[in-house]
Amino acid sequence: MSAKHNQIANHLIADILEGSYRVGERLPSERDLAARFKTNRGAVREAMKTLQQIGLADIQPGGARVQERDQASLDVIGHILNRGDLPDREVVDQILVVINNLLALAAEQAIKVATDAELETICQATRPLYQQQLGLIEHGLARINLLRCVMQTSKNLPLQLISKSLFEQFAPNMEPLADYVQIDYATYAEYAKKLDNALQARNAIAVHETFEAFAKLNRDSLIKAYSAAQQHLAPLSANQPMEAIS
Amino acid sequence: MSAKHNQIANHLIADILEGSYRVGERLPSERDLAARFKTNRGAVREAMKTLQQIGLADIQPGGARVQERDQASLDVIGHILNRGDLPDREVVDQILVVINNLLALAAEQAIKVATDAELETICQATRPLYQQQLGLIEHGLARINLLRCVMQTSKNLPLQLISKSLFEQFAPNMEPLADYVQIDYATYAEYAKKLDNALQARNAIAVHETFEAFAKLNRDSLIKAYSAAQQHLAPLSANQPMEAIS
DNA sequence: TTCCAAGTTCTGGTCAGACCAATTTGGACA
DNA sequence: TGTCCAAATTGGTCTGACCAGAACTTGGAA
Repeated sequence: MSAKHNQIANHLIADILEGSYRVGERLPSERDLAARFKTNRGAVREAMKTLQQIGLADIQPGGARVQERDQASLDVIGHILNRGDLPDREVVDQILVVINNLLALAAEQAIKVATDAELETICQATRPLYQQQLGLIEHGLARINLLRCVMQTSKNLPLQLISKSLFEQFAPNMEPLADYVQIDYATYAEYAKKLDNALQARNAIAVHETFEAFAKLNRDSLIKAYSAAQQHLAPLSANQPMEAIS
Repeated sequence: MSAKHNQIANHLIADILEGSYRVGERLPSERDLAARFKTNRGAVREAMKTLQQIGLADIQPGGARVQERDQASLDVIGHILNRGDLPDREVVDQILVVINNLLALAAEQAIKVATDAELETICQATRPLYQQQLGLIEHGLARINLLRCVMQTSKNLPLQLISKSLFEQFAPNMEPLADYVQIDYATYAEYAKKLDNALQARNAIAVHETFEAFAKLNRDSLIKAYSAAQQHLAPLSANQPMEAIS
């Protein structure tokens, strides 16, 4: 499906994150990799450039070396989450902490700088969450839309870019958990209404508290989803003890 | 100095940020650009890949198109700050808001998860700021070291990556302002001591307040620096009314 | 035996030219 | 006027070659 250089890049990224290469160790040369993957050097070269962009490899004349994970770019997150049957729970927790914090900050900024009309667009985004009966998917979309509105209204470019990057790497990798997520619609509705009121009153403290409450809700939901998913996957992994070999 | 494809990329990035190309508009073809910059297509191609990575261009078979700035990657920030004599003040302000918020979050996390020994390493990083007489440069390094320590001790990978990326784009572009920055060493020392105590007591609220105070200090310092810099640059721009033409 | 310097090999960086597949474009046709 | 098809254009891929600098090997000097 995807281009050859992407396959190579993903393979190498997986290898590095797996620990197949020690930090600081030299990766095989582009010519070696080209032979190993039975392709031309150009494709390997493009793959290596991807690795460098992600920050997992430091390419220099003389050889490419593996870099520390915490020296990488924010773009590694997606690849880290992508490993294994379920995304790494600890990293997911950390992302939730960060996203929630950024969201609260964005709301704080929005209250500070937005016009009444702009604030109203956020409030409108809260309404579906407590005025309508939403399905699982619609509820998710409404939440995402609320997030998007808050970020946009904050008018803080770095904040927008960080949230976008983080979210775009986060969301698709939560797919394996989606089937196990139970949403507490009632509590969500309650908080959404509180948020609506707090925003209209430009009450920064109340808004902040509401986002804290949302965060706790999401966190609990996630914990339950992990438990459910792990129970379902445990017997499966007994029938399929080995990963796909090819 | 830098490679040819980097020159091309920087040129194109500057053009796009300058507004020479409208959003959605098609960029010249790789072959056109190659002819225009008097180089081969490979170099242009690498440059275009950089643009795509930064998120300023959407490259597809049929043509590359300019993307919205807020659809870009976090890596645009550095390029945005790089334009003009002084970095864009509004964006700098926004970055300070975000960095300070992330720093406070990191400290909060550190208090929550770190061992006493780990917390102590942060405290040690605060000491030079109030126990020693530091020069301008040493003071800056000490502040950076404190930031690094807090981030590391938070043990939150996304948080570390975001801060690193943001800071690495931010710091070098503040260079033009460096000569105009006045540091209030006494107040810094006072806050640093408070931070030290608050950390040792694991008093999250006090820590948060201290970081707020630091933020205010940095913000004031920056405002003054901008004023001073603009006064110095104003007469210069009268002698050099036009930007470099070539 | 140790250490350093010169030479060789290997590495990534760059370049040129060609072909392919998808898109875009423009004109012919209904 | 609208539709459709073919030609031109675009990015994507591949090949093969050469270069400058890094890394390694080897030999000799201390």
